[in-house]
Parts: sequence; structure tokens; C-alpha cells
Amino acid sequence: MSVNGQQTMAAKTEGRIGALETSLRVLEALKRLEGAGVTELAKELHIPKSTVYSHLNTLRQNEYVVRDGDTYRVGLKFLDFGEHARNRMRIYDVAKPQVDHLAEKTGELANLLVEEHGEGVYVYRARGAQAVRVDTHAGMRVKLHCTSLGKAILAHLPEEQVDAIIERWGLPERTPQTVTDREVLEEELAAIRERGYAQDDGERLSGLRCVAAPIIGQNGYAVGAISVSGPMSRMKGERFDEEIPELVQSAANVTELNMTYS
Amino acid sequence: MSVNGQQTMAAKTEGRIGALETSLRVLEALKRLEGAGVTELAKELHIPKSTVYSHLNTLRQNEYVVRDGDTYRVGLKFLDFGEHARNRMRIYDVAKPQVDHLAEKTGELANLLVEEHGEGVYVYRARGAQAVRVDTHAGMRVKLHCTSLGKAILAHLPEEQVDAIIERWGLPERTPQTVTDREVLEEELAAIRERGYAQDDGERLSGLRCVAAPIIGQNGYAVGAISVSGPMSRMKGERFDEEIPELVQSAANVTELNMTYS
DNA sequence: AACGAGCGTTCCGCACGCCAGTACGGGAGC
DNA sequence: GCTCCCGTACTGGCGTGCGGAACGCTCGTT
Repeated sequence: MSVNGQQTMAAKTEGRIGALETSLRVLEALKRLEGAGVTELAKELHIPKSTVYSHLNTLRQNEYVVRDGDTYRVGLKFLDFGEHARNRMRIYDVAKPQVDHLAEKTGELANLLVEEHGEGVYVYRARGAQAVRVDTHAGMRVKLHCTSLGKAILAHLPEEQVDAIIERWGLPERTPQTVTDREVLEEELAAIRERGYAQDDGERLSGLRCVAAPIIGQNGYAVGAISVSGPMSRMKGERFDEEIPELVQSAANVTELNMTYS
Repeated sequence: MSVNGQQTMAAKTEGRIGALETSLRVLEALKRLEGAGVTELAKELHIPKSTVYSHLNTLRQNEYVVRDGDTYRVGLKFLDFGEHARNRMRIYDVAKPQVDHLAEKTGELANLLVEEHGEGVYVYRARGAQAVRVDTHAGMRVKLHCTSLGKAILAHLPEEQVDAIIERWGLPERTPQTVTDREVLEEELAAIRERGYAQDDGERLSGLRCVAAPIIGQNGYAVGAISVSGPMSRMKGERFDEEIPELVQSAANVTELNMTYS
């Protein structure tokens, strides 16, 4: 009995163009399924085949999806738009050399994250010689509370914005180490403000430790964060508590300076 | 008297979902203008403000565009989709280390290009120590006939496909050096097949020289190409005609082998 | 301080195109 | 050979996207 009104307008009745939202749902399913056929998508989304077909066809004619036999896939045109979006960000230009430097110096994985719509978005990663292989990739979104990068940013945002973010996204548990209690988080954010950097001890991925420092903009609030991630076996003792934090903070500071004066 | 039917359906009456095509046009304009406001887009596209607004609003609610004051911009979500599309390509996984190696070894800019819809798409670039700064970026599309990468691919495609590509895209001139004559191109493609690699002497960008070798798939046709690009001052003599071609061909060969056996 | 030009946003009615059900053709597999 | 299931094509009714016009707001100008 799925009335069409239900599924078309399910999410937010305030968004206007329903046909576009259908297209976006198709695209997202295509990504989630890593390529799929018309019927498969129709079942996944509870939408008639013919509708899915029309949307896919339009997307294909515009080269946003490609067809490989009977399966449709997300096309490379998205990479064009994505790189474009990234290249237009000042923070990317400025922070990239610092992230590269961090990766080389530590041999680990170095990251740049910004906040967008209350989530964290990885903008750039650089892999050092012994960098771990993790699931992150540029453009990926993560919840802010469960990474050192996100916590570094949260610690330097207006209080009401932090409230709004937590209300919208909650504090979902990713591993047993994830901070899921509001008060505990607040305390940690205060500590981060105090010492100037954030740590993550397997809070998003078990066994992975990170150190992050915020990049503060001209208005005094965070515009992003830089981090180094590595396995627990290498990220411990003095290296985890002094050496890496110093390097990361230095990279963040240089980025801040270059952001404002150039 | 712009009847709405005219502009909505102007391009191809075969594509079904008109609303989606409007959205895509808005997005493309947003990229072309590097961010814009509602009115600006409406003028650019000859579409009523309110329509543009609805589309932008829907895109924004779904986080495909972001708003910065009064200007809308392409959002980072495209990077997520783009990286996803790229990571699902076998050729990317396999060729990436080779491209990295080429960049390091030559100090120049190394590239990986694939064909999609008759155009070339840069999938990956690696910058060596002295690499030139050019306008290319991952995801960017170029015409095949005006780069060494494209010519290397064209030289190893079925004849009828080459015909179809040239018929669709023509041989537009990018610089005075661009090959714009069909017969000249055919001769050059034959020469490329003969010697195994392609050269580009400022045919897309004046002053830039490139050497490319095709990556041949199991069906005997090109699935991509690898290249090294550099300024004319460094790309000449023996280095341009022997040293670099050898390195590039070696990288392409290793990629071919790893594609088939793993 | 008052003005007006420009912006993004909202409102609303009509007709047009999207949704969805159905039907067709072809390839793979018990 | 049959059946199943795929992607594709067709058709029509009703919901909805389009487009013109009007609304506040923030500017720069007088």
C-alpha cells in the first residue's frame, strides 16, 4: 500500500523537487551497492522499475553513470566535480603541503578534515612509508565525536552549534571505546582546549590511534583539523603523547598562519 | 516567448526526466562559474529564479551543494562519489603504483587516462619533484586526439569506434600544433602502433610535451594509457625520444601484466 | 536618514511531464 | 524446449514542477 506520496516525500516534505530526490536516491543506492541493475535498484528502493530506468537513463545520457553490461555504476564525472570542489577550498591548498610533510616525517597516515553540515569530511590524506590501510578516503564522511579530528573541531566551535550537531547526529557507538556520553564528551572537549590537541584511542576503529590539532579561523572557531593516525603498536608512550602532538600542532599552526596571511 | 518546452527539452528529447536535467544544468553552471547566486544562475541558464531556487534548495538539503553566504557552491559529497567510482576501477589500483614510480623516477608529472564516452578522463596524476603545474586534475575530461595519452588509446581501438569518436567530437584545435586533419591523425596512429608509444608536442597546451604508452586489455584493445608530461626545455633529445618512452612503456607493460594475472 | 536597486525567498495556479502499471523481446539455466 | 527474470518500451492520469509576480532584506548611494 505504499502510496507514492509516502516514498516521494518521506524524508523532508520541505524539499521541493521530488524527481531530483528520486534521482539522488538512485545514485546513493548505486554507490551503496557498488553498481547494480535496474530491477535490483527498484527492489532496494521500493520504486517501480520503469521509474528507476528513466532516472538511470537520464543520468547515463548526461554521463553521470556508466553502464557495464547490465550493471550501472557511478561515473567518473563525479570525480571531476569533487576535485573541482576541493580545489576551490583555500584550506586544501594551504594545508596540503603540511599534511604531506607530516606523512613523510612520521611515516604514518596524515589527514585533513573539515566540518560540513555537522559531519566531518575527509578532504585530503597522505600516506607515509608505513601508513596503515584503513577504510577512509577523500570525501568520506564521519561523525565528529568519534575521531580525534572531529573532537578537535568540536572543541573549537560555538557552544550552540555543538548542541545542534549532537542533537542532529547523536553520539552513536562505533567501538567499545567511543565516547557516547554527553558529559564525558564535554569534559574531553575542555581538556582538548586546554592542551591544544586531541587524541583518539580506537574510538572509531579498534586498534587505531590518532592525534589531531584544530585549524582555527579568523573568527576564532575551527575551520578544520589535521591529524596523524597509526596502529596502537607504534602510537604509544612519548611518541603518542609528545612527539606526534608537537608535529601535528606545528602543522596546524603553520596552516593557520598561511591561511590568514596570503 | 521562451516556451518552457523549448528550454527543458532543448538538448535531447530522448532523455526522460526533465526535472533532473534541469538540476544537472544548474550543477554544471555552478561548477563553471565556480560558485554563484540564484539570480546569476537564472540569468546564465535562462530559467526563472524560483525554479533555480527549488533545485538548489533540494540539492542543498541533500548536501550536494553548500551555501556560503549568498553564493552556492558544489559540495564535497561529489568527492565521496568520485573517489568511490575511482576505487572501484581495477586499472586504478593496478596502475597507481606505476604512475607514482614514474613520477618519482622522472621528477615530472605522470598521468593515468581512461576512455569514457569517447573522451579521455584523467583518473590519477602523480607529481614528481619538478613537475609542472598544469590545469589538469583527476576527473577532468579531454579530447582524445590532442594528447599523447588519447592518441595512444585511439591507436589501439577498433576502427569503427575511432570513427564514431571522431564523428561525435570532431578534431577541435587547441593550439597551432593540434592535429586537426583526419588523414594526418590516421598516419600518426599507425606510427604509434609501430613504435609502441605516442608523443605530444604542445598539441593541447603550448610548451608542454608528453610521452604516453597504451595499456592493452585482454581483448587486444586499449583500456587506458600512462604518460609523463614536462616542459619542452626538459623534454627533448634523447630523454624525449628514448629514455622516457622506455620508462613509460615499461610502466604500461607492468600494468598490463598485473591486470591480467591477479 | 531616506531611498532604490539588487538579492534570496515565498506564494500560487495551470498544464505538462513524472510515476507506476503493463507489455514486449532476449538471454541464461534448471 | 520451456520458464524465469532481466532491461526496455509504451500509455495515461494526477500530482507537481514551472514560471510569473510579490515580499522582505541588505546594500551602496544620494
